[in-house]
Amino acid sequence: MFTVLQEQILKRVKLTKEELALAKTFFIPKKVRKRQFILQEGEVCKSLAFISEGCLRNYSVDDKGEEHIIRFGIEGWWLSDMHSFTTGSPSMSSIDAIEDSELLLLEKSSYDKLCAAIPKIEHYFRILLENTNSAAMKRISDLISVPAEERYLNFLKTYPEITQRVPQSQIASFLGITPQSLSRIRKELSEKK
Amino acid sequence: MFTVLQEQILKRVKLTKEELALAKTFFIPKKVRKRQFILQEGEVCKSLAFISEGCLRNYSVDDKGEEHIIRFGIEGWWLSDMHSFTTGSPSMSSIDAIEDSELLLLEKSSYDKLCAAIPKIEHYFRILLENTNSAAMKRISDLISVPAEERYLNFLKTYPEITQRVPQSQIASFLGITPQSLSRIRKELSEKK
DNA sequence: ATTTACCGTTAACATAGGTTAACAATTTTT
DNA sequence: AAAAATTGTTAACCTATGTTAACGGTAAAT
Repeated sequence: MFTVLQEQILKRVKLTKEELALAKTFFIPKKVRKRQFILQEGEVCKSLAFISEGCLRNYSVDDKGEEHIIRFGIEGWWLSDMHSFTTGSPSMSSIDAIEDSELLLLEKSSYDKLCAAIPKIEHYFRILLENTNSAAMKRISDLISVPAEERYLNFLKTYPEITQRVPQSQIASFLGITPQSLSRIRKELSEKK
Repeated sequence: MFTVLQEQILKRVKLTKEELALAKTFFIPKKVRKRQFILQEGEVCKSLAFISEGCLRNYSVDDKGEEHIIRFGIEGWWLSDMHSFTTGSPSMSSIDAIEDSELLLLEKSSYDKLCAAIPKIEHYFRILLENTNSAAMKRISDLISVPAEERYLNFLKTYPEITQRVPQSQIASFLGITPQSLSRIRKELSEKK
């Protein structure tokens, strides 16, 4: 249950057995079924979700009822509505499971206590946030400067595994286009080969 | 020179006078003129830049030579190419000054040492990165789900000060549209009043 | 003072992607 | 096993934004 989490943490910081044992006590395991919510829009996001197994999505719903995928998450990744989580304000987005999943939840107070109790964990999260930040800036850069076809190709290259596990319509949404447009792009790409 | 930095840090963590004095020694002051580079594409980003005074921009240049503004930065903000900074790889973007500016540069080795030397500084950066992350996710959400006109209105509301200090063409680029499109949007908005 | 560069707007035309609707295959539910 | 839902594709038509070019006002440089 903690194998993946332990691997991820030890990738970035060296913890003693005692620190690892202590860290694990801050997490709450949770299994969710496909389509089950972890967070619903309007609720306060109380936990960071670490994904031991499965696949989640973070999305918003616009005025017309359209869903817009902000992030996917697979094994080894963390997902939350960071704004709601850090400020305690109602969340503007939702999180649910694309597959049956096993999560380790870290509530805000536990998160803060864990970082205070083990400085290397604070370090781990700083490094993690730096990386998440880099990826976000790269995504923003792509969204403002490259056409949908190229964004799709970048997605295939960067996240081949997610491509296999997630419906095309969800990928289209993540890319900021409609499923029909993605279909059109895929057709054009296959004709170019 | 350190006033703004000190304010920003003390907003998030309580440091003793000794810790503050020590922290300051890690920074390198630098003045830059309008249009002067802080980082050029292809170089390794060696420092985080804290903006004491002035305005910077982080941008990429596409195959056609078009500039795409990824981020602006004004007083109290940090700017870098985070991917290059953390990995030591050549940067995919550039940073230069939109106005004459005064910066405090924190080199990677100093950054790591400072965080190690003063745990509250590591805490400060974790919190800062959480906030930067939230803003990035909000921006991504907007880019994939709302039309340019609404993105512009959100920009005006969120960054009124930047609006006053930066040319319309730069704002258009930040929004992922052309200057002509922004002009068209502005005209339509003024006709709606 | 004059010239050059920058900034912002505007219009005509083009295009990437959106919308709508229909269809077929596959998967899920009953 | 059958029905319902999901997934993905396709086509005709529409729209938000891109492209190109021109123009005028202001600021900066000479």
